[in-house]
Amino acid sequence: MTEQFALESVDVSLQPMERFEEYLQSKGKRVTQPRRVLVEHVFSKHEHFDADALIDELSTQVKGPQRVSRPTVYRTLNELVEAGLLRKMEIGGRAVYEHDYGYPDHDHLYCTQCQNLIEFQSTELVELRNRVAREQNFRASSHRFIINGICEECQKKSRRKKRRLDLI
Amino acid sequence: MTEQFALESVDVSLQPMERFEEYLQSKGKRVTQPRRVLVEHVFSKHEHFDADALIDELSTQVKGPQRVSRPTVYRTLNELVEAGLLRKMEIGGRAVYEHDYGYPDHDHLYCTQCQNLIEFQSTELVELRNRVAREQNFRASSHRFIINGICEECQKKSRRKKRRLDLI
DNA sequence: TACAAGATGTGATTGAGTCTCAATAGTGAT
DNA sequence: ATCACTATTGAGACTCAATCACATCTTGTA
Repeated sequence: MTEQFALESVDVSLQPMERFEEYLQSKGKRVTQPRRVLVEHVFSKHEHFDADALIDELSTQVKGPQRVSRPTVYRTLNELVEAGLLRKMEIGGRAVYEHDYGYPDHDHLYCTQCQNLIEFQSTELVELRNRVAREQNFRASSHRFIINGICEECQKKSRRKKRRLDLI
Repeated sequence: MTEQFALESVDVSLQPMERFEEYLQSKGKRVTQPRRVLVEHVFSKHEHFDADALIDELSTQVKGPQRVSRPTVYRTLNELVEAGLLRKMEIGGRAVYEHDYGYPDHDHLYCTQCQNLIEFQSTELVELRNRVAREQNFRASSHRFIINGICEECQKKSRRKKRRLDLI
């Protein structure tokens, strides 16, 4: 699952793992080898990913000290979400994760054809959200806005395909 | 799962089942007893529901001709979404359905405490969506906007609880 | 009314995610 | 550096939603 790097990243004083260590300490949890491996792996590239991909990369394919078991992958992902390092969203009934720490708030366009996620930012959306919440006396803590459709690439592809068919 | 009836319903010329029959015919599918039972049941009350509730009501608890098996519940729900009679959304990793036919487009506030869905409409949101899509040369077909937080009721409840605790 | 194709139900199966529990490994104190 | 305490891990069993396969039953049609 690739994506467009449309957004600037945000300056942060701590590396993700350092940030995670702070979180772990504040919760009386331990800094372990599997947690380190997973965090380094996840933050080594900026992509949307699902638990399954991680399990493949860290559990199925790997042997030795770099290996992380399936339950631990799930457990650690939850902790990372809890710690604010990752954001979790449900797309097509499947959990997808992305970097949250060191990355600005944003929403997504989801191409139902190639399944790519395109990011965008809109301050207007946040204002709209706050206004709606206020009107309903609702205390908003977060939101999820996903626009479904067909991305530019896939539109071009299907136009090309259509043209080829017209020639037959 | 209850909800607030904040929105007016839209006038439609056909009953849901009639509308579904049209769809079935257009696809060369058949109007069967289980499909009729399920549609009548689903449109007899205006609520958000999940497949599990339906299976309980139509498969687990019922015997005789009104019974609809689990696979058929799932199959028919998909057809109803396909036919535009129901809308499907994923909340907390679980599929939730609501009436689409005869009901205006809207979005939701989701209370993470009582898990109620509150509906609201915003033309502004639709404009925003179209604008974002246009900027990215994206052909938008639908969207999902969910604001997570705590509803008015639950805020009151936790204030009461907090006050009681203060007295101890 | 009979027949071919579509639909249904039973029971098995998949797949994501979680749980249990014995073994292991951080952590803070000595 | 070592110890004791306790959180964490991994293997494998398990749960739950959803789907599949297929023998049997229904529907629309000739």
